[in-house]
Amino acid sequence: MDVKTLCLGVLTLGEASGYEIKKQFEEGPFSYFYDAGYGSIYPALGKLLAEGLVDCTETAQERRPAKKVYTITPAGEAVFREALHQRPARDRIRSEYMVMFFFAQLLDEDHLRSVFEEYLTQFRRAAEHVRGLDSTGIPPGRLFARGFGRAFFEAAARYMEENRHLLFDGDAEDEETPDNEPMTGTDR
Amino acid sequence: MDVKTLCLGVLTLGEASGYEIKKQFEEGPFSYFYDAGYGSIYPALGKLLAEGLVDCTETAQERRPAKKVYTITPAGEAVFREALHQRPARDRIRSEYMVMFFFAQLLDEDHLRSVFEEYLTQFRRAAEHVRGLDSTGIPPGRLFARGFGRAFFEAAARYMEENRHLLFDGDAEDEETPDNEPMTGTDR
DNA sequence: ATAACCATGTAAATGGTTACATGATTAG
DNA sequence: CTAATCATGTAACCATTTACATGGTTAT
Repeated sequence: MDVKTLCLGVLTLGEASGYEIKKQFEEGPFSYFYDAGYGSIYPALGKLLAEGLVDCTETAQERRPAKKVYTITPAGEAVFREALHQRPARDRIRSEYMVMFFFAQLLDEDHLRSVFEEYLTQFRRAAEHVRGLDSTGIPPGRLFARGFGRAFFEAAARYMEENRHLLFDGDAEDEETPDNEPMTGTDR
Repeated sequence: MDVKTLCLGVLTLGEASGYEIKKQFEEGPFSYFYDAGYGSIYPALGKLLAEGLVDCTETAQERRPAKKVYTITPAGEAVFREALHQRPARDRIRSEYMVMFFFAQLLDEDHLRSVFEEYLTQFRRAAEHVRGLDSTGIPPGRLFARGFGRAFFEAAARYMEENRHLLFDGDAEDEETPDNEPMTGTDR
């Protein structure tokens, strides 16, 4: 699924500018499972416009570039619906953080430690962010996706907290369960 | 982090052919956080060889293409170590499955159901696979990464089992907790 | 017999990132 | 006064995917 199709999806939720679409990918509801930058969004919108799958209303603004608000057309909706009915490709994950943990033995302890803390903080913040969201009036599919994100962020943060001893022998946290198997957080 | 660097990483674990490296990405320890196909692995190995970062021993085999076994050189190890000390890029996730759940309302129930079952089965199988692995003699970094994978697969499967009612109103599973907020599996 | 697995590789096409280019406004 | 945010876009570059090309072996 390319950025073009994803933009179409974002636009089914309501009109938006390229700038606003980017925000939905980086902070909004899509941030849990997709991302895209300006360099792919703007050209995608251009192509969608040329194909008649979106409309564009240019709002002139003083001392700013004209704001271009895009709306999906019925043709665009049909194309998006069709795309949704393809068989999904398998998930693609690329985590350089995990590569670093995997090869922990080759890293300076300082570097490992800062990478670890940064990653854990990311998950904590993301979990907290989702927890703070209001669920009223959100369609169930979106709630499901959001909850999945939350479950992942919480499981990740919890796993990291409980298994940091695998990477840092020094800090023997106050552990109730001094196992030698990594814990999963679900089987206690 | 490109496939070239990742191949170097795989080779720090021991010699391997392109074919074997691919398997490590799709079934082996790297499958939780990276993937790569032949089309990127073979050219990557070619470049690494040209740069002197790996050596290659060609073993002629009867009625088969010669098997090329690659070994990392000291220069290759140094390059990989340096790459590990860069700041990691943020995780990149692309899940078409989640896109489909997010837009569940636009899908045929049949399609949604088959996509859902397929995804859940993937997580169950992956979790079971990790559970079956032997941990003896595995360096802690790898155990940490493996455990993270397991925690994720289990949290994902659990979340899907407990929140399927959000996508399929009909099947009200035997729920002990008839909440209206999606559950995360950690807060009961 | 059929599918899956072993085994390597190339070329074209796709798609996305990064850097460049520009510049006002607002909040700290 | 500095950083962040608003706001759009292009072009060169890079990496990866997909399709093609080949063919024997092993398990069902």
